[in-house]
Amino acid sequence: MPPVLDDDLDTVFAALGDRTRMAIISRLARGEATVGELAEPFDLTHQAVSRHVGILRRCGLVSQRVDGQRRPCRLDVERLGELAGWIGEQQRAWESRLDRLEDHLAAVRKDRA
Amino acid sequence: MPPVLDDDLDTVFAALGDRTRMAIISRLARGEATVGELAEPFDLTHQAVSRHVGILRRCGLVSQRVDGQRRPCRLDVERLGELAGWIGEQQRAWESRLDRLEDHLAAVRKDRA
DNA sequence: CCCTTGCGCAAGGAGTTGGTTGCAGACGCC
DNA sequence: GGCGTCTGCAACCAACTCCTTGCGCAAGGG
Repeated sequence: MPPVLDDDLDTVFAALGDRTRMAIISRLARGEATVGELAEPFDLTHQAVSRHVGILRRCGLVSQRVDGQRRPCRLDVERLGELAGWIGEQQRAWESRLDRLEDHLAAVRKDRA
Repeated sequence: MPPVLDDDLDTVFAALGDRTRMAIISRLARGEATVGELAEPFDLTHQAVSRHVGILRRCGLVSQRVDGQRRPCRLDVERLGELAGWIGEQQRAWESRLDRLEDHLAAVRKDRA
């Protein structure tokens, strides 16, 4: 099962809509970590963290490689970039709307002159 | 009740973790719209959309002003910017990690010479 | 070969989400 | 004042989320 290639950005947003998973991502941004290492700072069972990692993996934010019995997790920054891209689009759309508004105001001022 | 000022970024991510709400945000990025206008493109009852707007309002992504019996919604881009900021932090942390790795490799190369 | 360690799957239960319908308040028009 | 429109709240229900416990399986160390 591929880690989902569609632009299911909503699943990525949903995955980050949880403090624990946000913290996991922050941790992984500082470097690879095994599931056990990820679980340590939390007051959660191992399996709960394993599940969170599964969710992050399924939405494409995290990948895992196999190293003996360990399964180090790695952040997929590209996926984060897609999120940032979507947000940027909205911001740009909003700003271009403001531009249009300014154009309009400029036109009005010119008209009045 | 203030629209929440904390950095509850997880609530913002959670709010965007829904296609309908992503679409609403996209719509609002193109300009103000009333709840009725927002509801139109969806195959949903009016109240369902009203609820989605409430969620977006509570997490600080959307604000509403009163215009007679209408309640035009406005995107709060600044809040979007906070999201983008968090994502950017993670990306930078990741990249600086790569930098450190490169430094390490450089040190190794130097050592070998 | 056994035992421990690291990890994931399955089942079950409390809580939350997202939908609906029904009702009520505020405004505009006649 | 009386009526239709725009909107939000309350109640209810199906579906999902997140946690836990229990089990299974593969890898390494004695």
